[in-house]
Formats: sequence, structure tokens, C-alpha cells
Amino acid sequence: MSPIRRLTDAQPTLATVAERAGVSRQTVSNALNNPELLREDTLARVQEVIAELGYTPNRAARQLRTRSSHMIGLRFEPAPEGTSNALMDRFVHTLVEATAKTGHHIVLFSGDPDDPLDGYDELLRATAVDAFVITDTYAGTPQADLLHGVGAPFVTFGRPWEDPSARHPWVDVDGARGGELATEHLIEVGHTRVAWLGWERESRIGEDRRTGWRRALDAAGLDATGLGVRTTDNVDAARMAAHELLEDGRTTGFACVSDTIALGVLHALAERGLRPGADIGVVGFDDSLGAQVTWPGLTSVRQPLEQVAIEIVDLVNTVLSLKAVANPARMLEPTLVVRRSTLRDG
Amino acid sequence: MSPIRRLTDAQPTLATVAERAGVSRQTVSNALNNPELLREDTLARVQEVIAELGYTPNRAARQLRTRSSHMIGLRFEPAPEGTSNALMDRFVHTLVEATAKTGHHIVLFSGDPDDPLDGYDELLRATAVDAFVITDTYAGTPQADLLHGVGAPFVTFGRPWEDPSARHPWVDVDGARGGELATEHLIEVGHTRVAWLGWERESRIGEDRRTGWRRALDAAGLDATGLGVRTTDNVDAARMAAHELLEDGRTTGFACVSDTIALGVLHALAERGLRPGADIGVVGFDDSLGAQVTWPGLTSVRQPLEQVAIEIVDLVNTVLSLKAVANPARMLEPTLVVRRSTLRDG
DNA sequence: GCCTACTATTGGATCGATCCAGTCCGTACC
DNA sequence: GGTACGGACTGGATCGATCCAATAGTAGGC
Repeated sequence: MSPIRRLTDAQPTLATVAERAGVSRQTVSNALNNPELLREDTLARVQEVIAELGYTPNRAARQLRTRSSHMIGLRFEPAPEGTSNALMDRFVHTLVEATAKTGHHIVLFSGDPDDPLDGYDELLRATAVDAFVITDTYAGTPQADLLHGVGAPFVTFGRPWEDPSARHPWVDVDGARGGELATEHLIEVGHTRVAWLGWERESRIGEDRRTGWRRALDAAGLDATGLGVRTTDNVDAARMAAHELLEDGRTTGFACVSDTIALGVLHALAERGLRPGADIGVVGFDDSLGAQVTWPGLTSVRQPLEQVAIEIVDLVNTVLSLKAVANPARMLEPTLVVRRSTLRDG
Repeated sequence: MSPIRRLTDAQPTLATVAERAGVSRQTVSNALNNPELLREDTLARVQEVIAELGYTPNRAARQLRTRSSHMIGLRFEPAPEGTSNALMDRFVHTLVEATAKTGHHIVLFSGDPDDPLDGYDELLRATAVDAFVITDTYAGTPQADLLHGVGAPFVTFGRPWEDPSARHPWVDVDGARGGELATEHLIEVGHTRVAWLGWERESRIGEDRRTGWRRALDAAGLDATGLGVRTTDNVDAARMAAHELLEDGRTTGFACVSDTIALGVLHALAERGLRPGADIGVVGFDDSLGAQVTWPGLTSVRQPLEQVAIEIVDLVNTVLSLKAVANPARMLEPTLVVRRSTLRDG
């Protein structure tokens, strides 16, 4: 490809290329950005010199002039220890790949965990990023207000729960459909008392998933009384909640709002000598690594994170090109990954 | 803090601030970069105007002039599906926080998975990053040669296995010590036949960890014959290898090269009705989320990833400041997190 | 009072790209 | 032959910071 060249050597610039090709700087610039303006032979000649010198436009100079950095900001929060939803890995990777296709890059930044707005303004004022991707909308989206206020482009992963009239572009996964898929599957394999282990009532996402559970039970004409339980998102709380439900010996299906909670149920089963799958059906949510590697394998609702990332990048590009966004809200469907925790002949 | 201001408004520049404060541009620049050069009252006046206008220096302009972007590149590979080592999460987050302290940011990029060099050169030539952090040194470090060749600063997470004479800065965790910790612990709780489940012989990291197991056995005067097994890094392969070792009923301790493999052992125990902890001791490696949430809790060797990130950033800063690096190689100690998979009275 | 030394501050040039307002030239038209 | 037109290309100005050399101002020494 391009010849290796020490950085301490003079890097070639537009002017270098122009001189070598016997044209003006503007013509080289056009060769890169508007090749259709050049005569065929001129274009070929310029491109040849570019390849020969291993020239790449200087991002800083371009950024200064065009006022666009081709960088997209993402505030990066780690998954809390002890929960299994490190699913951002898959999402971020696809995001990086998808943005690379249009010459963009992802810039990570951090901020005070207690202040969801921290960090955004600084990057904006420094014109370091063109747009933001926002992922933590479960806590409401104060970022949206801030960014909308300063006129900065952004796309969220997660719908604007608290303000359905918000017009900003977003991509989300239909959580209710996920809860429904999980519950339908448990009913299909023969469970008639299917419990829901969910998050606290304040969680919009948790309540959304729960409605799917309820919908599936209603459709099958099954009773939900006493089966909808709310708990906090950790293994131990879930384990104890499961014990309580298992006490009467009648509840045999567990649809859970997260893999963490589902793993708590598995702990309870192990402590009672019950077999996941054969005796009790358990379904988690997120298809995290924990679901994949735990024994005997946890059936789980999988979010199409790769597709989410692709749609987000598409929306970002649309917004940045200043086109009106025809359809700024996109809802994607989750799928169910079946493993042994719901196989009765396990 | 600073007033909210639409991006479509004119952003304040150095010149704006200078005019408002009644000083020259250079003085404002000094107020930011060399405040000790200013008289106290001048400094105060300039800072006041900066705060009042909500001024932040334009990164592109600064970058163009100083030839440094304050960006650090990190090629981002996702953890393969089905393995539990999504530990990069912890590492990357600390990396982001530590770099933020010196005004740097992490830029993610991707590359052809088959070409470990892909992506680096392009970012360099565009002067988009000042340095790189390289994490995947287990496959050798061709990146080091490339970057060294072009004179680009970088620090690796992982020592240069194939070329111990390499002089580049690196940070690593003592894997042999980790294997030793795991094995010593198993011996301490009473196991006398402690097996090692490791990766293929080609893995330098795997062999390193294995030497610690061997060292601990030797120190305790225990026999290692037939107990060192190599397998591939997935749950199923490990499960089968564990079954084979359990066949004779004498092996009661398992030190594993990864949590994935340790989870495979747990699967085998479940299938044989053996109790982790009480009957068989199992130790994993990496303290991944899987180790934390699986039943009954997996004892695991934990790498100080946060500290690794901090040391890496420290080295990056040293290299970037063009100081000679006094100690370009730093080895950190892992710790052992004890959970129920090695508790005999579980 | 004059020179030196040093501090505080200034203004022009510069980094490398793109924007903008042209110039040049060949062709078509009346 | 003169004019209009449009495609191909050019060169100065510009983005917003920092570098550099130079200039006021201030204190100290003899």
C-alpha cells in the first residue's frame, strides 16, 4: 500500500501533492472531495501522486475549515460489577465498524456518574465531536434537553419514555415483545403458572417488558394473580424472590427481566435440588455472556444490538447531512435464544 | 457553570476573549497554557471573561498548530461470543477516566480481524491520534514493529513475548503468580491432586500461567503427573476434559487458565452430581462477570485491570512528553477472589 | 543618568485544509 | 467576428489556535 515513512519526516500535504502533480492545491482538494469536477487524465495523475506519496489529508486542518470533526461522542459507563449485562461490548463494536464506513470515529468520554450531563458540553464547545450517541435513557433523557438546547445532533438508544412527544431520532428494542416471547415459549413447553421476576416499578424498561408477560398470559387464558414480582437487579435478591415463589410447589415457569435475575433463579433451583429445564423453566433477558456460559445454558431474549448500532449510525448520518429525517424513530424486534433451561427433556 | 448557547450562535474564540479582556490573543493563550507568565490581575481578568463567555479552545485549531490531537487510539475487538472474558469493559472505562485527567480522549477504531495492523497507519497519517494503546499482544506484536518503524508512540498491555529485548513500554499482569495463587489456595483448603486445565501450548499467556501451577505443586511436594491438561477455550471442550480427569475419582482440585474453562468444569460437576466447593475445588481466571454470577460463585484470579489502565496512561504521558522512560516495563500482581467453588463447608 | 536584565505583553506568520471569486480557454450561436 | 457560456483550473483569504521575535515597562547596579 503506502510506503512506511517515519513521522519525523515531513508529512506530505496538499501543497506537496499539488506541486508534484503540477496542479493547484484546489485541484487536489477537488480530486479528493469532488472528483467529478476534474478531467479524467488530471484526476488520474493526481491520484497517482497521492498514492505514491502515501498522502492522507490532515484531519485537524480539514476539521478547522469545515467545522466538522467526523467524531461521534459516546459516554462510556461500565457495567456494574456483579450484573451480567456487559452487552455493550457487542453494541460498541458494531458502532465502531458502522461509523468507520463513513469516515467517522467513536470518541469515548466519561463523566461524573451522578451527573448525566457531565462531559457533553465540553466536547461540543471544543468542536471535538459532530454528534452524540446516548445509551442510558432508562434514567430519563436530560441529555436530550441539553443537546437540543444547544442544537447539537444526537441519536439515542432507547425511546424517550418520559416525553413521548420528543421529536429526536431514536432506536429501541421492543421490550414488551421480548417479555411476550419469553412467556409464550414457557407456555408452549407446558408451563401453566409462569411468574414474572421484574425490576422495581420505577423502571420504565422493566414495566414495558412486564406488559409482554401479562399479554401472553392473557392470550393463553392463564391466571397471573400473585405471579408478578418486583425485585432489585442482583443475583441474591432474585434468588430469594424465587425461593418464595417456589415454596408452594406450583410455580414452574420463570420469565425474568434480566439475565442477572434469571441466574438468581438458577441459584435457587440448585439449592432446592430442582433441575432447570426438566423441572422448572427459566428465561432470562439480554443473552449476556452469563446466559451463554452458565450451566446448563440459559434461554434468553436477545436484543439485536448489532442492528441497533447500524440503525443509529444511519440516523446520525442522516441528521448530520441536514436532511430532514423521514422516520426518526425505529423499533426493532428481539428474538429468543433457546437453551437447556427451558428444555423439559434435558 | 457556562451559559447554554446554541451552536448556531457564533462560538467565542481566542480573539473574542482577547478583545473583551482588553489584551492580545497571545496573552489569552498564555492564560490557558502558561498562566505563570501573566501578572496576577491580568490573569484574573482574562479568566473572568473566559468564564463569562463560556469559552473553550477549539481543538482543531490547537491540533493543527501543535501537531498533537490529544487523542489516543485503541483498536477495539469484541470478546468472542460464548467466552466469558468481557473484562475489557473495566479496563476501557478506567482508561477513559485516566486519560481524561490529562485532557486526552480515547478514539476507538476497528480493522480487518485478519490483519492486526489494519487501521493504525491511516489514523497516524491523518495526525488523528498522538499515541496508541495496544491490547492484543497474545498473538505477537507486529503492531509494535510497525509503530516503532514510523516512530509513533505506543504502550502495550502485555509484555513482548516473542522479543524480550524489545524496548517499548508495556504493562502486564504476572500470570504465573496468578496460577500459583490459585493452586496454593486449592492446596490450602486440602486438595492434594490439583489439575491444571490450560490453553493450547502455543499460547504464551497460557503457558505462563501454567508455570505458576507447577511451581506451587513443586513447592508443596505434590505430584503433577498426568494432571496438566491443555484444551481450547470453550465451555464444552473444558467440560469434556474435566469429565476425563474426574473419571478416576482422585482429582479434587481444578486450577483453570480462564473462567470459561472453569465454568466448563462446573458443568461437568453438575452432570456428575458433584458439589463445587464441598466435593471439588474449582478456580477460574479473570474474575469475569460469569464467575461472579454463576452458581455457586466461582473463585477466580483477578487482574488489577484498573491499575493496568492507570499505569498505561502514565506511560503514555511520559512517552508523549518526550521524557526518557525510566522504567518502561511494569509488572502487576493479580489477586484471588474466593467464592463458594472452593469452600469445603459450602 | 545610563546601561543591563528581566518581566509582561504584543502582532505578524504559520499550521494544512477548504471556500470563494475569479481567470483561462474552447465551443456554439447569431 | 463578437459575444455568451460553461468546463477546468487557480490563488488569495480564511478557520482559530500557537510559535516566534520583538517591544514596552520595571527594577537594580554602578
